[in-house]
Amino acid sequence: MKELPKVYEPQQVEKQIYDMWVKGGYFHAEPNPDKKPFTIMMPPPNVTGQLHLGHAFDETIQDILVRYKRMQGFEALWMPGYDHAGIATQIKVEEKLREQGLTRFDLGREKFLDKVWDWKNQYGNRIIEQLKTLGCSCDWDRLRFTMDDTCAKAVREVFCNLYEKGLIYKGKRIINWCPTCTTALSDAEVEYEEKPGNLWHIRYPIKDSDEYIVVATTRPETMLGDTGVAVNPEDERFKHLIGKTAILPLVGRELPIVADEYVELGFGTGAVKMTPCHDPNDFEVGLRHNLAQILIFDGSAKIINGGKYDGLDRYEARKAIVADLETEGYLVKIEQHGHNVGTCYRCHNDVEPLASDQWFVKMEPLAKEAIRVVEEGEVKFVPDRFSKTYLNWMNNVRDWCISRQLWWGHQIPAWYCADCGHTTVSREDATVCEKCGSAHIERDPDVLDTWFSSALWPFSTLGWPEDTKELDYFYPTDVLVTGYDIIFFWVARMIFSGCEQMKKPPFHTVFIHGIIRDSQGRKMSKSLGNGVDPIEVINEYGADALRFNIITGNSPGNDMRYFPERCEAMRNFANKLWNASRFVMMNLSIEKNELPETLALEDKWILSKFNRLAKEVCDNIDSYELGVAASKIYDFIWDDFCDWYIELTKTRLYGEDEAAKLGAQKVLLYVLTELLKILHPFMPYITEEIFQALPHDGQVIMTQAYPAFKEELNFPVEEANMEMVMDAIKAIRSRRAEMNVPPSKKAHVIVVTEKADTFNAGVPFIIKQAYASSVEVVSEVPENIDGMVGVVTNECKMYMPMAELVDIEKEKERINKELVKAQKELEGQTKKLANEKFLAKAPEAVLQKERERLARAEALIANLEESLKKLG
RNA sequence: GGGAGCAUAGCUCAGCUGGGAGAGCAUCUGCCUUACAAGCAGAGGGUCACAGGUUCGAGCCCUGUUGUUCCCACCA
Repeated sequence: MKELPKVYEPQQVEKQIYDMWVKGGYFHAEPNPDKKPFTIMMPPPNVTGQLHLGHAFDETIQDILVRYKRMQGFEALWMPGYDHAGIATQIKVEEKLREQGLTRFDLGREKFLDKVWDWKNQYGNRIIEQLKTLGCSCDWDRLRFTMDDTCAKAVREVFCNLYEKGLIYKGKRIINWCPTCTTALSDAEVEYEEKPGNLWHIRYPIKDSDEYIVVATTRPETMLGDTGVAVNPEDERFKHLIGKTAILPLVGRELPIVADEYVELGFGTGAVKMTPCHDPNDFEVGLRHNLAQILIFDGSAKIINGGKYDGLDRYEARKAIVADLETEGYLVKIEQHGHNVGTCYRCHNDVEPLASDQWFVKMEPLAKEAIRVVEEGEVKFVPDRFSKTYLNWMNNVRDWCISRQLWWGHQIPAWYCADCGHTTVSREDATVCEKCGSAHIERDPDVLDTWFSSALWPFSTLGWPEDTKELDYFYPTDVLVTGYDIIFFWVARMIFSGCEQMKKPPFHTVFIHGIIRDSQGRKMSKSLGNGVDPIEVINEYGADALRFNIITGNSPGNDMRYFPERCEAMRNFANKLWNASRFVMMNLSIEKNELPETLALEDKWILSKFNRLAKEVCDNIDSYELGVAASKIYDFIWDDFCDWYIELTKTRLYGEDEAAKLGAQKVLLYVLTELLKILHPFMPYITEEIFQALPHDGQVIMTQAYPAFKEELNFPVEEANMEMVMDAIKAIRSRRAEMNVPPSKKAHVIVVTEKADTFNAGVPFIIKQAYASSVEVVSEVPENIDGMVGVVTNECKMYMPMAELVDIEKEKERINKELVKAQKELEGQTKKLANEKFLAKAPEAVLQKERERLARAEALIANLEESLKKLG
């Protein structure tokens, strides 16, 4: 047994403990027919990312679940990995190039990709190392990357598979274009922000007439792409104009005036300019009425096909066009009008809707099964309300734009034939056109949406499309843990991908958590500079304290605020456990962890209480109430074990009875060890460190059996008896504190009770914990108790000769106050028990309780009145 | 426009299927009691947002109101 320092210093132990675990191979999982599998796929963090508190939260939850299941005897696999994060990573490398005055085009695709791989190799390990400091028990032997060969093969297989089924197609649609990242985005990648704006009313003259029609727009610059004007067919104001032609101001283009239901009566001017290439609705209307398509933005949102405005960026163009409209008298009025603007979720610049040729996944057939598995409970969301979020999205999902105009990512396996125009989609790199055999083919330069590869994560990491033993054993996985912010990006896509490719959903439970905000409730962000670096927190307080901080005090699915002070409290808790362990070790003369043959009252009390704790904690974890489980363990260790049980054992440990001394040691060691085990998933480091210092079986705590309810350690009677004595002790302490009696001033205590046996067994505790000089247990109130201080609990009355310390007036006041309270209680109980409906309908157990309360109140009142009488 | 969350002690939050309002921090009082002052013992502090309803009984269930946060859709 090694000597433990007085204060727990996590910095000294965490690294060594982690290395020991890794060296021992305890994180590794293998298909094992003798065990049931339990699998969690880690949401792969961005390869160039750094650990933030959100990760810490997410990973801590997963680590708790995995460690718990591992201790329960499951073959527990926590599959780690990282994501190539197409846009994010490419932007970073491009930024670096820009510092050298270069763009990716200067290097060319191949050299640029070399640079990105260099970057990945340089920074990819950083977040992995950070995950390790947090204590994550991932199977690092299986570390995967969304761009590695296995994943690439899976991506290729799925793409071809869906293409062959007609579920992937290429087509011209309005997509979201980020002019800064110069790529298409999916709908999910657009974040809408409410921004102030205007509604410009513009007069469009009618050809060969003095009339004009006024349109309203929030984007006047898009008029350069107008190819029509639409009105509602029922709108009396414009019926006579349908079929006529309007003239586009500044440009002079002729615009057919068409009737379409899409135009809402009563909004704006009732007439809408149609810009088919830059608005999804206009695009649809344009198709219905054969309107021309004129693209007016290039990839950087600079004007093209716009005559004299060519080359201006979209904001400059707006100013110029509004000014010109004004000058030429076309501007009728400007109205203030706030509206939602779509922004890129990566760079937060405004996205530009524009018509473009892109690859899409046809969602409707895939969504059908993905909806069914959730509706029928094959996949459950925790908390359940998120299944509504999911279903709502899935029911309205539109086709998924999966092509990105980037270089970093999985390049689309499609080759275009220059001779016959055929598209060859192939699992192997194509060299000739599959239709005409021409070698004049060129590969699509675009790559796939990063989330396309993440969607396959639950099976691609296990070796799919190969038929591996891992896939067979670990798929489907069990629980997916993630924040509500990526349900659409990732969870939804994993579910339909798993259903489609594997014919089984990828997991049975999706455990959704909230996000961690700063102490003022704001989102943590780089721009606010309010982020908290978990590594710094770990360095200061230890990983265990950080883990405990973020796992307690929040409920599933809800956001939480981060307070550094709470880390301090949790560090104090770790230190408390540390010192309790030191105490146990200092008093230990045994080398084997076993319970003694005879158990004392207090032993049975703590064992019985622990037994219930074990049951409750397992129940809580099984229902994903990790915070509740953690705080129950916290309370038990601090209150029951440290503040009570350890104190209670001191009478035996410091006594003369060798057998009793040994008994106390054994129970202390046993309970402490069980507490370490039950706490281990939450605070892995300190529990392992202490476990190693204690006499123990097995190599490490992390593979010990998790505590469970044991019938033979269930002692409800002794538990209740012990608590009677504890109540008595608490009552005396409270009275003494009120009278400001220092612990050094001991007093004789007379206990009047019908439970003499119980209280006799408790005498040593009353002496030590309630500062008694001696204790006398009797069944009748003695004659000469005048001038003594009385204390009442549910099971006994106690008297102490300390009347000289009492301020009579203050005491009267106190008793009167208590009397009022008791009488109120009595009144309430009497009324309750006189209620016939209550008597008829409430369950017997409740009635019993209420009757006891009534009796107690009566007894208390009698006592208080008696005391009051004595005071005169 | 649709949907969801939240509203409980000074602060931040728990409170699981309805049965005597809890924790951490903060405050106050007393203790260096041989594991721990990062500690021990005690105390104060709440109309559980508001208004109705269901029930013998509501912080919890139902309806509505207010405030607040978020998600989705989107009207040019």
